[in-house]
Amino acid sequence: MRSGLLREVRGTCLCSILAPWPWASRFAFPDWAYKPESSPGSRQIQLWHFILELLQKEEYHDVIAWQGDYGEFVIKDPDEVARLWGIRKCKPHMNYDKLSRALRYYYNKRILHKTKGKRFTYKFNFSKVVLVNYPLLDMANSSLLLVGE
DNA sequence: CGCGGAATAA
DNA sequence: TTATTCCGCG
Repeated sequence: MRSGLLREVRGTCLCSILAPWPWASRFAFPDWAYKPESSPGSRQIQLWHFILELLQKEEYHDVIAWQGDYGEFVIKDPDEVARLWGIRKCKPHMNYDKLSRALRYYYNKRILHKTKGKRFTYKFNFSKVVLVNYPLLDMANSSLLLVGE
Protein backbone atom coordinates (compact mmCIF):
# COMPACT_ATOMS: atom_id res chain seq x y z
CA MET A 1 0.00 0.00 0.00
CA ARG A 2 1.60 3.20 1.07
CA SER A 3 4.85 2.06 2.58
CA GLY A 4 6.41 4.42 5.04
CA LEU A 5 3.08 5.66 6.28
CA LEU A 6 1.88 2.32 7.49
CA ARG A 7 1.58 1.23 11.04
CA GLU A 8 0.18 -1.89 12.54
CA VAL A 9 -2.19 -1.63 15.46
CA ARG A 10 -3.80 -4.82 16.65
CA GLY A 11 -4.00 -6.28 13.18
CA THR A 12 -5.52 -3.17 11.69
CA CYS A 13 -3.57 -1.36 9.03
CA LEU A 14 -3.28 2.32 9.83
CA CYS A 15 -1.76 5.22 8.01
CA SER A 16 -0.16 8.13 9.79
CA ILE A 17 -1.97 11.39 9.41
CA LEU A 18 -0.50 13.96 7.06
CA ALA A 19 -1.01 17.08 9.09
CA PRO A 20 1.03 20.16 9.94
CA TRP A 21 0.51 19.80 13.69
CA PRO A 22 3.44 18.90 15.93
CA TRP A 23 1.41 16.19 17.67
CA ALA A 24 0.14 14.75 14.40
CA SER A 25 2.42 11.74 14.50
CA ARG A 26 0.50 10.46 17.53
CA PHE A 27 -2.60 9.95 15.43
CA ALA A 28 -3.49 7.69 12.61
CA PHE A 29 -6.02 7.00 9.93
CA PRO A 30 -7.62 3.63 9.47
CA ASP A 31 -7.02 2.09 6.07
CA TRP A 32 -10.59 2.35 4.88
CA ALA A 33 -9.57 5.84 3.91
CA TYR A 34 -7.48 4.28 1.19
CA LYS A 35 -9.69 1.35 0.30
CA PRO A 36 -9.88 1.20 -3.50
CA GLU A 37 -13.27 1.03 -5.15
CA SER A 38 -12.44 -2.37 -6.52
CA SER A 39 -11.83 -3.99 -3.17
CA PRO A 40 -14.28 -6.72 -2.18
CA GLY A 41 -17.35 -5.55 -0.34
CA SER A 42 -16.97 -1.93 -1.28
CA ARG A 43 -19.39 -0.48 -3.77
CA GLN A 44 -18.99 2.91 -5.37
CA ILE A 45 -16.63 5.44 -3.84
CA GLN A 46 -18.22 7.22 -0.94
CA LEU A 47 -17.95 10.97 -0.55
CA TRP A 48 -16.20 10.91 2.80
CA HIS A 49 -13.67 8.40 1.43
CA PHE A 50 -13.04 10.80 -1.41
CA ILE A 51 -12.68 13.75 0.98
CA LEU A 52 -10.15 11.79 3.02
CA GLU A 53 -8.36 10.89 -0.18
CA LEU A 54 -7.93 14.53 -1.18
CA LEU A 55 -6.96 15.47 2.38
CA GLN A 56 -4.22 12.89 2.29
CA LYS A 57 -2.54 14.31 -0.81
CA GLU A 58 -0.41 17.39 -0.47
CA GLU A 59 -1.06 18.45 -4.06
CA TYR A 60 -4.56 19.44 -2.94
CA HIS A 61 -3.52 21.54 0.06
CA ASP A 62 -4.77 24.66 -1.68
CA VAL A 63 -8.11 23.00 -2.39
CA ILE A 64 -8.87 21.22 0.89
CA ALA A 65 -6.76 20.76 4.01
CA TRP A 66 -6.74 19.88 7.69
CA GLN A 67 -7.09 22.94 9.82
CA GLY A 68 -7.98 23.52 13.46
CA ASP A 69 -8.85 20.64 15.78
CA TYR A 70 -8.17 17.00 15.10
CA GLY A 71 -10.45 15.84 12.30
CA GLU A 72 -11.34 19.36 11.27
CA PHE A 73 -10.82 20.38 7.68
CA VAL A 74 -11.51 23.39 5.48
CA ILE A 75 -12.61 23.35 1.89
CA LYS A 76 -10.53 26.21 0.55
CA ASP A 77 -11.85 25.88 -2.98
CA PRO A 78 -15.45 24.56 -2.94
CA ASP A 79 -15.86 24.76 -6.70
CA GLU A 80 -12.72 22.72 -7.30
CA VAL A 81 -13.63 20.04 -4.77
CA ALA A 82 -17.04 19.77 -6.39
CA ARG A 83 -15.47 19.58 -9.83
CA LEU A 84 -13.12 16.81 -8.72
CA TRP A 85 -15.98 14.92 -7.06
CA GLY A 86 -18.05 15.33 -10.21
CA ILE A 87 -15.27 13.87 -12.31
CA ARG A 88 -14.91 10.88 -9.96
CA LYS A 89 -18.63 10.17 -9.98
CA CYS A 90 -19.18 11.12 -13.62
CA LYS A 91 -21.52 13.91 -12.58
CA PRO A 92 -20.41 16.87 -14.72
CA HIS A 93 -23.01 19.17 -13.15
CA MET A 94 -21.84 18.63 -9.58
CA ASN A 95 -21.38 21.78 -7.54
CA TYR A 96 -20.75 22.73 -3.91
CA ASP A 97 -24.45 23.19 -3.22
CA LYS A 98 -25.13 19.57 -4.08
CA LEU A 99 -21.92 18.22 -2.59
CA SER A 100 -22.61 19.99 0.68
CA ARG A 101 -26.11 18.44 0.80
CA ALA A 102 -24.44 15.04 0.68
CA LEU A 103 -22.12 16.13 3.50
CA ARG A 104 -25.13 17.21 5.55
CA TYR A 105 -26.55 13.70 5.31
CA TYR A 106 -23.49 12.62 7.28
CA TYR A 107 -24.57 14.63 10.32
CA ASN A 108 -27.19 12.12 11.45
CA LYS A 109 -24.90 9.24 10.58
CA ARG A 110 -22.36 10.84 12.88
CA ILE A 111 -19.62 10.66 10.31
CA LEU A 112 -19.27 14.43 10.09
CA HIS A 113 -20.52 17.56 11.74
CA LYS A 114 -20.28 21.22 10.92
CA THR A 115 -17.86 23.54 12.63
CA LYS A 116 -20.26 26.38 13.19
CA GLY A 117 -19.08 29.85 12.43
CA LYS A 118 -16.24 28.63 10.25
CA ARG A 119 -16.98 28.85 6.57
CA PHE A 120 -16.57 25.62 4.56
CA THR A 121 -15.30 23.88 7.67
CA TYR A 122 -16.39 20.41 8.78
CA LYS A 123 -15.09 17.87 11.24
CA PHE A 124 -14.84 14.11 11.11
CA ASN A 125 -16.17 12.08 14.04
CA PHE A 126 -13.29 9.65 13.81
CA SER A 127 -14.10 7.78 16.99
CA LYS A 128 -17.58 6.95 15.72
CA VAL A 129 -16.39 6.14 12.24
CA VAL A 130 -13.70 3.81 13.52
CA LEU A 131 -16.11 2.01 15.84
CA VAL A 132 -18.49 1.47 12.96
CA ASN A 133 -15.80 0.22 10.64
CA TYR A 134 -13.83 -1.77 13.19
CA PRO A 135 -16.31 -2.98 15.84
CA LEU A 136 -13.84 -5.58 17.07
CA LEU A 137 -10.98 -3.15 17.54
CA ASP A 138 -10.02 -2.87 21.17
CA MET A 139 -10.51 0.83 21.74
CA ALA A 140 -8.95 0.70 25.19
CA ASN A 141 -5.67 -0.07 23.51
CA SER A 142 -6.22 2.33 20.64
CA SER A 143 -6.73 5.61 22.43
CA LEU A 144 -4.92 7.31 19.62
CA LEU A 145 -8.07 6.85 17.58
CA LEU A 146 -10.38 8.36 20.15
CA VAL A 147 -9.37 11.97 20.07
CA GLY A 148 -12.23 13.15 17.90
CA GLU A 149 -15.77 13.52 19.20
C1' DC B 1 -23.86 30.22 3.41
C1' DG B 2 -25.92 26.44 5.68
C1' DC B 3 -30.00 23.67 6.60
C1' DG B 4 -33.10 19.82 5.85
C1' DG B 5 -37.53 18.11 3.18
C1' DA B 6 -38.96 15.79 -0.91
C1' DA B 7 -38.55 13.20 -5.11
C1' DT B 8 -35.70 10.28 -7.69
C1' DA B 9 -31.74 7.48 -9.21
C1' DA B 10 -28.66 3.48 -9.06
C1' DT C 1 -28.92 3.22 1.05
C1' DT C 2 -26.01 6.87 -0.51
C1' DA C 3 -26.09 10.19 -3.01
C1' DT C 4 -28.13 13.69 -6.78
C1' DT C 5 -31.16 17.31 -7.86
C1' DC C 6 -34.06 21.06 -6.65
C1' DC C 7 -35.55 24.30 -3.47
C1' DG C 8 -37.68 27.31 0.23
C1' DC C 9 -36.29 29.20 4.61
C1' DG C 10 -33.41 31.92 7.94
